[in-house]
Amino acid sequence: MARRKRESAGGKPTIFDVAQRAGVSIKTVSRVVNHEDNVRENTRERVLAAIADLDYQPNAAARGLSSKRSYVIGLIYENADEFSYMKHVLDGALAACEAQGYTLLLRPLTLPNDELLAQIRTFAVQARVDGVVLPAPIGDIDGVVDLLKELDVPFATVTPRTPKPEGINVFCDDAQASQDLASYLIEQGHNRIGFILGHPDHRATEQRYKGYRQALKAHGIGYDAALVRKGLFTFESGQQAAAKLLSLDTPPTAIMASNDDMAAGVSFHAHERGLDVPGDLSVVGFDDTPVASHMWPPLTTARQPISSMVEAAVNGLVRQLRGEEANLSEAPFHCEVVIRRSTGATP
Amino acid sequence: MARRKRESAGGKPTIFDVAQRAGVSIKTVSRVVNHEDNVRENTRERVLAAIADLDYQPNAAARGLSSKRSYVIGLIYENADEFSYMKHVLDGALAACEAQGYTLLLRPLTLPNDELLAQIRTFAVQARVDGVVLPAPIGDIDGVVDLLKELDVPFATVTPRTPKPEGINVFCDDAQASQDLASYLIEQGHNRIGFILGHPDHRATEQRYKGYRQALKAHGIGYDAALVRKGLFTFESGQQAAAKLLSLDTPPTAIMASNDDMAAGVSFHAHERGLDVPGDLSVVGFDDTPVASHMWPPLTTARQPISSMVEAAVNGLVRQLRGEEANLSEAPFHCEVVIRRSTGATP
DNA sequence: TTGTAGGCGTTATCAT
DNA sequence: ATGATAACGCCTACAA
Repeated sequence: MARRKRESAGGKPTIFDVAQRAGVSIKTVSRVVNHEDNVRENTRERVLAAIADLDYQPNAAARGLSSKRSYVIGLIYENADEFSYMKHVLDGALAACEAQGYTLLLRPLTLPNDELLAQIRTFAVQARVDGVVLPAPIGDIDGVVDLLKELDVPFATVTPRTPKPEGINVFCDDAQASQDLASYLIEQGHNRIGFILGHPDHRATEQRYKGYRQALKAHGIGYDAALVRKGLFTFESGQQAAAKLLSLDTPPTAIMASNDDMAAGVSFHAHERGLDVPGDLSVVGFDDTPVASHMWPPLTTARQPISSMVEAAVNGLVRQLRGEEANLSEAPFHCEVVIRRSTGATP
Repeated sequence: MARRKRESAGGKPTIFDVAQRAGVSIKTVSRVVNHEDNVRENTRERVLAAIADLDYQPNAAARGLSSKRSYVIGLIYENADEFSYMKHVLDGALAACEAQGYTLLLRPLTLPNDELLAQIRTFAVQARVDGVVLPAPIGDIDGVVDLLKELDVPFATVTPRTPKPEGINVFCDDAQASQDLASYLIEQGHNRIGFILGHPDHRATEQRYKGYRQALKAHGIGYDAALVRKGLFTFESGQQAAAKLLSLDTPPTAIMASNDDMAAGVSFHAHERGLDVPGDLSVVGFDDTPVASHMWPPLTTARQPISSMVEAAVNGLVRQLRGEEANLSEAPFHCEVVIRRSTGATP
């Protein structure tokens, strides 16, 4: 006995209802819904009309069960207190997923974390994601990319390019922006510029440092290792580094921090010390997080197009999942320098 | 001809594999997996052992297709620039969903928004979510709750309790915390305390204002309408309100803002004006966002247990979906007051 | 270009 | 307490 074709039973319309209404088979409806070829334009329109009439929505569960794909993309991220970077990541990922018909599944992780790889393995396997996006610093961590390759889970990283890029990678010109910021300070007359490195596990840390060195070199300023301090991208590490730098016999007249949080720490420490910013000390950050524009004085910094980068990553991933060319531009995304009062601008 | 039982074919183990291994029928496995009754303890253990051996994970798509439930909970939120509140919401929602075996689906919305109800309707229907969580201010908006009731989509709100509570509602003692903050200022010797209201569409706005009024009353300080200004929870609105308040003939010696962003705006404006905080002006915020501890001087504020509240909301929702009693405590969650330097503390 | 048959892995129904 | 079997709605073959 033939399968019942689910006469309009009051529930949500199914592919059978659409097929019946359009006078075609369910396969044809399926073709239209999935943008497959081999459907006459005329037929396609009839089907689309039926879909619109019935307000038909494909059932994701049925589709997933049959196709063995989940239409879910996983987003693995570091769940740090400072979340403004992740907010932009989320915005970009959600926008791209929505546009592509995918669902985003979040997987926050705490760093540092000895069980990181095990957790990622569990997530990638149990959640049955079709692919995974790895924003910095997750994609920077040793073994993560290798693990996903081993598990055969497609992935896209958003982080400065590695020497031997694997899979889909989206990145921006951190180093250039950093060089621009340093050059700006030099042009303001500074020649003793402190630099606070970021967390060593973030690849951006090297890039931003590189830009600083390049600016010094381009302007013929000698490098002084005493002016470079380690940091961890946290407010507190910025405070501590500033304390060291400002205690030097010849303290710097400007400090570049590798991100805004540390720059806020620098500014905070300068205030505690009774110094005026920018009168006694210019301060520069990186990322243009909300604190940069809300602190006093507001912070000169650089803005990455994070949302766009993540969107590009998701789009590339989805194209790959569809068997198309990932087709990513090889050029880095561009960072924008934002000049504010912490370096003397008086808007 | 009987359906093939999917001999271990190399793919992921299915319920048939587990049944075979445990020597029971698939229905029994299903019972164990879903914590149903009518399974002998002995049998249950055999099944659990088989599940562990095979590392079996139920297929969500198949389960969803069959049960007509999606095991997805939607989170509808305002996608504002200031995201620290939402970060805690996310943390709580993800934790609860993970614990309950649900998936979280995000739906950011932009406010204000004329198409809000239409967007929510589309989301609730198309996404086939089993239930929806509405953190403030979404649950505060007229018609949202009514719409979900009309659509018959279970929901939980996280926002100050309404006079006639509907569905699941989780809230905290904003008003009490606000009163505590104001009392603290009064005890510090302030008797002209400016107050900046929050966005009128947030129910918390009333609560925080109420606490301010109560503190004045409790200390026998007369109410002066000139000391109360409207705000929108934004940094800029805080700046503007501060400008008005500090231009009064007899300006306040302390300003309470209904959130940290506005308080940051107040502090910022005070600096622009050459005033010392807290020397010339004490400043108080609400929410204990990251900026509160990173700005100079750090901000006295109050901290809501947002993650816990959202966790409770999701847990209540899931219990309702399971047909159990929502079983929510009727007591509000407690806010903690955090004293910092912006009101004269010198830690 | 279009259609038919057969599963995908689970839950639900109704026996036993 | 346990099991056989029919949906669930769609996609992937393979036909026509």
